[in-house]
Amino acid sequence: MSNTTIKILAKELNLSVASVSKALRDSHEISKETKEKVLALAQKLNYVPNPYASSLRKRKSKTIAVVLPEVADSFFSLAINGIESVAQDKGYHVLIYLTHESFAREEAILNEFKSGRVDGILISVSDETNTSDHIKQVIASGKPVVFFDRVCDDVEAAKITTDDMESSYQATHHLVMNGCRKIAYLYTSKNLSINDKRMEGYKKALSDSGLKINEDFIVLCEGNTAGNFEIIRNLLKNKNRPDGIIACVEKLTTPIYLACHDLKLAIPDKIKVISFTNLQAALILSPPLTTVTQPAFEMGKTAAMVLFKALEKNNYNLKKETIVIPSQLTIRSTTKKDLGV
Amino acid sequence: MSNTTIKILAKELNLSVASVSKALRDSHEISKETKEKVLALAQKLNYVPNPYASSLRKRKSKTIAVVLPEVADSFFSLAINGIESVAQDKGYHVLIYLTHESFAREEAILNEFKSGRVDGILISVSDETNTSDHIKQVIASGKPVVFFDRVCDDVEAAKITTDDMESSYQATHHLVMNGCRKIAYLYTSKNLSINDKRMEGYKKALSDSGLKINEDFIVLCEGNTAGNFEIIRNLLKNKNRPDGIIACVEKLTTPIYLACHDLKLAIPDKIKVISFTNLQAALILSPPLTTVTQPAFEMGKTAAMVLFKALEKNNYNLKKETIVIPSQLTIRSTTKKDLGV
DNA sequence: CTTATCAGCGAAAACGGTTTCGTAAATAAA
DNA sequence: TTTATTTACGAAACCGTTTTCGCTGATAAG
Repeated sequence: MSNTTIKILAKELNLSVASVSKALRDSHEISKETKEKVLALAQKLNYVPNPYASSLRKRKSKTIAVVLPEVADSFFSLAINGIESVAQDKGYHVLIYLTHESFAREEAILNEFKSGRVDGILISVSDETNTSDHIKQVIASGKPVVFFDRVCDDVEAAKITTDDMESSYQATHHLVMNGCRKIAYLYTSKNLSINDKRMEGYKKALSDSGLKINEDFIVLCEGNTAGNFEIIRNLLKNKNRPDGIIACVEKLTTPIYLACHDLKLAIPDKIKVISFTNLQAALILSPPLTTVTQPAFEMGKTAAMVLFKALEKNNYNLKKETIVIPSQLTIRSTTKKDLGV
Repeated sequence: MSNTTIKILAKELNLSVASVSKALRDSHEISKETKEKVLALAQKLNYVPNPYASSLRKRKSKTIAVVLPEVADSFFSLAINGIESVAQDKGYHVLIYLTHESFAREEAILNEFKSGRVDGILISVSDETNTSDHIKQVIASGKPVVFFDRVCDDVEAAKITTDDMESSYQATHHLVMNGCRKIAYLYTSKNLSINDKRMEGYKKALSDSGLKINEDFIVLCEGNTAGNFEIIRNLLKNKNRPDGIIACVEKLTTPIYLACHDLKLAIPDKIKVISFTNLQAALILSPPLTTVTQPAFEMGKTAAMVLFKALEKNNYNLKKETIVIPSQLTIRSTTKKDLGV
């Protein structure tokens, strides 16, 4: 119950609150002896400064916000670890907000940030987000914003992404090199720029290989595994089915495996699979999954570091910084070349 | 940049700050017309109240803390979703802190909570935690604390757990029923009560089945997958190797599969495996993994709900509440009974 | 010896809300 | 008409800290 305040310390020591405050902040205006006395009593009474009083006065909250679609995905789990590690290092606190892929929520959350609650924002936008006024407003209110992974192209702010286009190109190319001619591309959102880029890489790789793009093989999936299972199953039970699949979202992996198993389509003999995922379990799947893994932890970490650069210096024009951290294609059994074609 | 304050609204409307404040909070002391005027201007100037000023005066932060070991695990990812969903519902903000399994960090983090930064705490303790003074002090300072999953037995507070003992008993029993006689138990921490309970269930199931407990089969693993691979490999390459494994932590799954594969030990023919995990990918592993899945989302959600019950009423003695949400044993191929023994 | 400098501290004004209490006018009760 | 009550608002204290500025006494410089 004992909420020790500076006032209490001051009274106890026959000092003014001003002096106590300065002593605690190790000001040169205070003599060594008084500082020691103050520190000792603070220790003894277990004094913990009220952060909100301090924030109010200093107009700094020592807090950042992380707004994410969800933490279901292993990408965001790892990203949070990266972010938190540097925040804790810098003595900052991190507020977490989930949009659940809803633009309305994202808007409401961002609107709050115009107050002084946070000093800066790390955001990966929802897949419903196709306008960005809410973000621009926050930036206009003076808060630095750093995008990571899912960005808004039309907002001028720091952006930490991975090489979505290139890695998708490589993945597609890898399938082509291993014999695929009819490659399907599975995705879950029309809005995300990240998706545009991956699809662009996919299409470009096909074109560069002289393969034509079949729009029937570009299929939009949805939220739940059961529904996706049906969608994928329908795609694969077709006579003219694809001989390769690229899943650009982690959660599509399970329904793909299930659908192939259900249809008795052997991976990789009948169909080859690549998934964008950070699941460690990829290498113990049956068969082990060829993956494009994003540098999730690194992305979170550098996003946070860029944000802190903006927070620590008053040099706000650092904000146009754009960092691309490459993803990695890890080749395993699901894309193994057929020996006897 | 425009940080609209109540003072600005007041001046603009020729009202006192008191009246504006009351109007915004829809006080009965203010006439309908003035309220409308105030609301309109607030809207127009995009007024967002400063939360810290409000927190300072009201001595409420509308913020809770969630302190976790890590979010690497899918359990905690799901739990965060559960927590955040109810917090957002109640209009609360959630600060997230990771201890990285370090007691020192946990202590430092908890110590901060004696200030008014948060109104309540949700915690799953680090595996180094074997004293609980830091938690008791926070409770003594008047903040409600709710444990979830990993609890401190000697602290009087609300606790949301799963039936670790029973589910472990069932898992072990399931292995016994399917023919295992030499069952190994793999764990990663000596301290956690959650682990004691799981081990207790394991031992009890063995005893009840008339099997003797072999201490060599109770093996302590560590943090990284590579090291665990070696440990498990050593266990399994033994002449007198186990014919069943229970992994009480998700991250042990991968090294188990790898070690078995490396030693060409067929699962489930040569060795059967059960893992405590929430990985959705369990059903597409090779072979599909029998799991004990914890109700992660539910646990997070009810932990938050219990906390809010304490926050909303002044009835603090609700705090001795203990809720156990059962885990689920999902039987898949890794424990399939041998047909021809 | 006089004046500038400096070390060490305190008074008080912020920061932006909330809340208590008082008060004037309007209305209702007597 | 007088008194009581209600309505609608304002003044000011307050939450706990930070920060500016001023003050005193001591020391250094001239």
